[in-house]
Amino acid sequence: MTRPAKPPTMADVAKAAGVSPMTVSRAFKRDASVSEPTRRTILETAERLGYIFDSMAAGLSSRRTGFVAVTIPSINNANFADTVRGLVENLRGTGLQILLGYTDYDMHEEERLVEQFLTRRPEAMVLTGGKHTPRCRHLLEKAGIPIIETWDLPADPIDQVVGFSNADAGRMMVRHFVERGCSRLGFIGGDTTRDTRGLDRRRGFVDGLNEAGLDATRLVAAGLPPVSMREGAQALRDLIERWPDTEAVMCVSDLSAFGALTECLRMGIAVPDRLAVAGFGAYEVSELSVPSITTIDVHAERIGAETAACILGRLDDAAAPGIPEPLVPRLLLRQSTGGVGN
Amino acid sequence: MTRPAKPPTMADVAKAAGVSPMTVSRAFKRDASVSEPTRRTILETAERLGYIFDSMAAGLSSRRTGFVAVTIPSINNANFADTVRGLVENLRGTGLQILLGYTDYDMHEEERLVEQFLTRRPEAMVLTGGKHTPRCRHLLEKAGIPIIETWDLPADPIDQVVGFSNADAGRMMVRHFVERGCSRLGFIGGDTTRDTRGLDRRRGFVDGLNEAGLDATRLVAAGLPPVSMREGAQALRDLIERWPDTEAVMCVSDLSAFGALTECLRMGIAVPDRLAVAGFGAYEVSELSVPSITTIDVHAERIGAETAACILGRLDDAAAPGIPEPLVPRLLLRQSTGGVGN
DNA sequence: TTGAAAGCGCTAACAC
DNA sequence: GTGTTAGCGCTTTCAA
Repeated sequence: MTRPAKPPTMADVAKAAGVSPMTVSRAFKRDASVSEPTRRTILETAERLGYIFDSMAAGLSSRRTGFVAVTIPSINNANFADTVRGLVENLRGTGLQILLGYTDYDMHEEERLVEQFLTRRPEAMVLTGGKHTPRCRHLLEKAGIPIIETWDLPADPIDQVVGFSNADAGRMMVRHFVERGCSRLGFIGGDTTRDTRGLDRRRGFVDGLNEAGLDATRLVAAGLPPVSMREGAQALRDLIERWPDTEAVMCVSDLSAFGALTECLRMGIAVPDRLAVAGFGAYEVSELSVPSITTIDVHAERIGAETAACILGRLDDAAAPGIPEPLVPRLLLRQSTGGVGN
Repeated sequence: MTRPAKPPTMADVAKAAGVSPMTVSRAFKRDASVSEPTRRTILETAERLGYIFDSMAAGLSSRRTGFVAVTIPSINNANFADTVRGLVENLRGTGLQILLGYTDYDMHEEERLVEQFLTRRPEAMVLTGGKHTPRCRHLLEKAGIPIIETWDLPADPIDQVVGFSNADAGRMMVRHFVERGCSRLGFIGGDTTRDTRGLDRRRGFVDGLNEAGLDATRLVAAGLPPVSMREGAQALRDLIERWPDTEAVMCVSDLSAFGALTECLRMGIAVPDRLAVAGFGAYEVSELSVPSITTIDVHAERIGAETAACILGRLDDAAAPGIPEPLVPRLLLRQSTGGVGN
């Protein structure tokens, strides 16, 4: 950590290379028109001087910061991580860089984050979910950049949406349980207004029950998000204590489903024979677990990939947005609800 | 997404509020000396005009960007996520913002990322691990900012270190197995040079075996990082096929340990009676799994917290670094190696 | 293909 | 407590 007198600037490189700063600037761009020998000289000089390009100054001048701001509810969630990976991978080589922040499933934290991000002048903004504080929504609407809401299908989108119906996922699971011959169905998680996607799944589940004429009261609150394995285990105890004859339960995510499943093992409840257990999100643990856990794959990485495509489309050509098709969640039948094989 | 003619700048706010731009600038700082009425007027005017502070321009001028660049090997790893969380939580309210990137366990990707991050003029840089390409190291050394290497104890640190000995963790587990009466011990994972921390754990494990005069050949490569549950399951099959009489196995992480454990269940291998299984990292799954998995807690979140403390200390006062004490990994005894209880 | 001039939006440093 | 001046390091724009 040697602090040299003063880090060299473009002007220093220009002087050392015997050209104007403008030529140096061009040499650092891909397409700019600089003769090949000149460019080489400049890049060599820059390297020799230890010059480091200043993106911040460049952004101030060009009004292109190269930032894409992204908010996710939790940094410790494989689903959102997959989405971010899909995004990053598809933005690679475009000069666009992610500015990542997490909201802890809190709209007010999201607002704070969005406001902070906007001061960085991002070129686009990606949000998880479609529920925001009024002020946050207002800020986003007048930000003048592409806004992409993901992981949801908001009734009144701000701009573009790359998502799927969480309610459909809940309904899909009811159908699966009913086909399997279960009629006393429970749901774990999704009780608070913080995790609106979890709430939507539960809503769809309840709707499905009502449509099938089944009891829709076996709903267990699993605490504040993030609802994980521990909460799933506790919630299963609550469920069984309250409604011992429950035949099947959907959990708001595979993590809580795994917790519930392990609690069944500890309590001596046979899965799926006495109780079928399903999750959501196609986490790795649902596949490896013994028994393996029936779940719903929401193509988390594809959400990221399509979001990247949206952004690139909009930045290249500020044309009409065009809402992409909603993604369709897919049921993965596994042992925990009577599926065969592994 | 309405794009107004031109977003207002500080000068616009100044004009509208009847003060100079400098006063507006001060009104947006915490400590600056502005009279309370003036400040209120200015903030109200700013809000009314929809003014958004430009951190990039501010950074260019003040040479304080407020960025802390952080590289982690994988974005989908609860351990690193915990470290990032510890970092973010302890940086909150300081005006410092994380610039997060992941390297995919690849030094060259790390170099690319570091170079890209440096163009953003971060005020500090946090790295996972202590192994870098020569060029990367060179860039970091002359960056003139605090550099913190984490999750490791490099022999030749660049600047500051917040880490622990991965080798000790491996040795610690050998000791545990030996105390439990096992002598035919295997290790899964950590074979490639990509995950140097995993390699160090294996090295410590092998050293421990040699010190105890035990066979140190039962090492199974689990493929390229990230080594997760699937790889752990496959590796366990390989291990048992090759050395059927193995009594205990340490896995490079809890994820591979869980995969190995579930494979034991599928293969009808009793854990821990016929084979003891241990992991590393204190992931949630190791606690909930049935049987629960013996592991090593490395205080991932504390690594982040202490890193934040380092950074704040250095930025406030560019005094001598002072290497913090290494953290001490802690063994969590669970059922999978004969621990009692849950 | 290259250069000169003029700023991008903000703040340091100094006045008053 | 507030204003003035002069940049921060780069790119836009226009000219050569």
